[in-house]
Amino acid sequence: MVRAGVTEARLVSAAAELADEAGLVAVTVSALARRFDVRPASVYSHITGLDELLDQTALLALHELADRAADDLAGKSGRDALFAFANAHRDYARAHPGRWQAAQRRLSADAAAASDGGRIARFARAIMSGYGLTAADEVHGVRLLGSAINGFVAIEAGGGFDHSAPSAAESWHRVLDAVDTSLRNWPTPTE
Amino acid sequence: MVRAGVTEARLVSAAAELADEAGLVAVTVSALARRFDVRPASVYSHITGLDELLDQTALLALHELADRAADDLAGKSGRDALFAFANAHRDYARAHPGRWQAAQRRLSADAAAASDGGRIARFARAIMSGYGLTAADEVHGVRLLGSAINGFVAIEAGGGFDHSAPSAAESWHRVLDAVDTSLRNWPTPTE
DNA sequence: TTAATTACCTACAGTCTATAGGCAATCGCG
DNA sequence: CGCGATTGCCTATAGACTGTAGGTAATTAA
Repeated sequence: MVRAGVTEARLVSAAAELADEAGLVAVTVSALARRFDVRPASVYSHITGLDELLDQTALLALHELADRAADDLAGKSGRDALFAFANAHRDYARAHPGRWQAAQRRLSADAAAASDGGRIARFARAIMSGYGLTAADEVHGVRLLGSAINGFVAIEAGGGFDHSAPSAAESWHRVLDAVDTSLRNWPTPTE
Repeated sequence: MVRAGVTEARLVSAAAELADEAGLVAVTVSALARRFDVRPASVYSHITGLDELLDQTALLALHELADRAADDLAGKSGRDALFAFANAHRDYARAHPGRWQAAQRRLSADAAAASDGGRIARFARAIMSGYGLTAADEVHGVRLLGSAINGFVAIEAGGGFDHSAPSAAESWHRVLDAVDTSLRNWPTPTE
């Protein structure tokens, strides 16, 4: 009997591939078992359950995304950094839609703490420092940027821009310009 | 034998309630059958399948959301309209998380055309006209607003703001201020 | 080389979607 | 009012999924 060589790491990586190919919903224990030519029950020797495996896939995605953002941000600040950071996100989501979906999972508090989400948040914070916001306003700026990126990418992935001109790519650029504008003219709170 | 009185409309409305109570994933044919005290197979006499039922639920949500936005927008323009429109979305998502989730479903082209999504888009467009953007820029403004709203609401719903100060409510206000600022200082395209 | 561990197995229980075919309650027509 | 057509719900069944229990064979370590 030749062993299939299933490990948790290989399962997570297969889950990520499968998610990118066929969507997160296609990632099932059964599908992974088929991919490794093994019975579903055998998969449970390596993971505690599907949920935990998907959490691991989310962590993988956040790690890869943080790495790419770090690369793209190197040596940049201000508007350049803003665009690089945002593009790293959109590019990753387009190249790895299933991983991106996984990264949207609501993680437990400790899973979130152990993830690279904090690293990504620090990048965003560093970008804000180039705009001269107060420390208190930086977090709002981070949230504006995060909302714009996540919202745009989600709508684009959902085909929301498909049936109206102009192209999503063009709007993406203009949306980032708008975010840059608001950061450079950061409004004081209204009452 | 007393009849349970299952109809498609009642199923859709039960699906919406169930989604709000327990999440969209909890909406199953079996769960609905239990709620109507009927066998799962009987549900299929009224719907073609789960997918179509969830699509109907999405249409319901979009319709309700458009109605609320219309109410809240009445008589407003400019910044007031922007805030009313955005708040209508966030309030609806918070009050009806399952319906909101359903509304994020990728709809078929004709389902999308038959939905109230177009009505909502026209509201957004009307708001832009208060900012004096060119017709070509209005669509980018609509997409900025849509991205910010959807992104913020998604992150908030996913608990992304839970473990850092300040409150999501405060940032929401500041994010909308920022969007308003960028619309009032709408940047011309870079290169 | 044998004992412990690990990788995978079969078998099973319980959940879900969906279809086929049947009986009975109700509706509509003469 | 009565009878046929329709419709509402049924049982039975198939196939996919998650997850558990308990067993056997392959590998590793003493």
